[in-house]
Amino acid sequence: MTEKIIENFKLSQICGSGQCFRMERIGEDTFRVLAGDRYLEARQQGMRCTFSCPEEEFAKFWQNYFDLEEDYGKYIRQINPRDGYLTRAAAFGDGIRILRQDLWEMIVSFLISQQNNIVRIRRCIGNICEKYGEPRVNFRGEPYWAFPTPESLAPLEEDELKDCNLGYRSKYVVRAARAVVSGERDLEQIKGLPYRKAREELLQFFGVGEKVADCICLFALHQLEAFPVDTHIRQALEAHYKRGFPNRRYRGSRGVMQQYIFYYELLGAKEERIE
DNA sequence: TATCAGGCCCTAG
DNA sequence: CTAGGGCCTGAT
Repeated sequence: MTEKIIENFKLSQICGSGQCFRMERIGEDTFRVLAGDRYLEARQQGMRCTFSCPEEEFAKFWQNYFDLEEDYGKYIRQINPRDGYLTRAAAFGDGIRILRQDLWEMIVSFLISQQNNIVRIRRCIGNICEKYGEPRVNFRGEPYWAFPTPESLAPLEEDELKDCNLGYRSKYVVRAARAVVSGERDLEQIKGLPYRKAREELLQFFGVGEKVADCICLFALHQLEAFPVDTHIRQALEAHYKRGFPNRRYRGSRGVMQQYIFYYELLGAKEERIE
């Protein structure tokens, strides 16, 4: 176990951003993050964040996972200063990063996310991890569970994940697992595709529509051109971009802007309306 | 009791 | 191609 200090990084901003459903606040200023089969704890003090994780795992995994090498200032500086809304949203969400998460984990997570709320999504994912994921032990000696592999879910009945509270999404997840295990869909190949092609491939999964495909492109494949439009984003676009979002200007970084808008709508804009 | 939530699928017109 | 019903479950 080692401690690693990261300056100018706010985990709390990412925790509420809806990218990762296995990150949670466990104390006043402490967080737990699960990714794949890994476990991290972190303490946030102002703009300084201290990671606790096994030695070497930081450089080998978490640094990339949180996209720490990237300077997000370049995205913020791209923003049109006359666009007051986006400027405010980005200021509010300053510190957000687009995580580089596992492809299989994102496919399952966003299949589960549809027509669903965050609290229940987290519970569903916790359930399938506990039931079908490998048991592990963290550096404190406490148990946790890895994310279930396609192989572990493929043998299930289509309805079996209803026991984990997935509801009608159960068959989406089971069929996705089968498609991967059978070789019908190739995750490694998808990782190498450009945005449009990857999106097309993902749409072939039963239960993956455009919104879910774009979430997967953004949060697993780091395709920053992906711009997931859900009901929140749609409302924000209608309210602030009646002539359409300036796609031209933000080509190649629309996903980052999407996250600023999403997070601002979820947590920031409300506070403003109260004033 | 009815509605709908961070959709998607399928069928009818 | 577009509209609309159905789908699990839980919160309001």
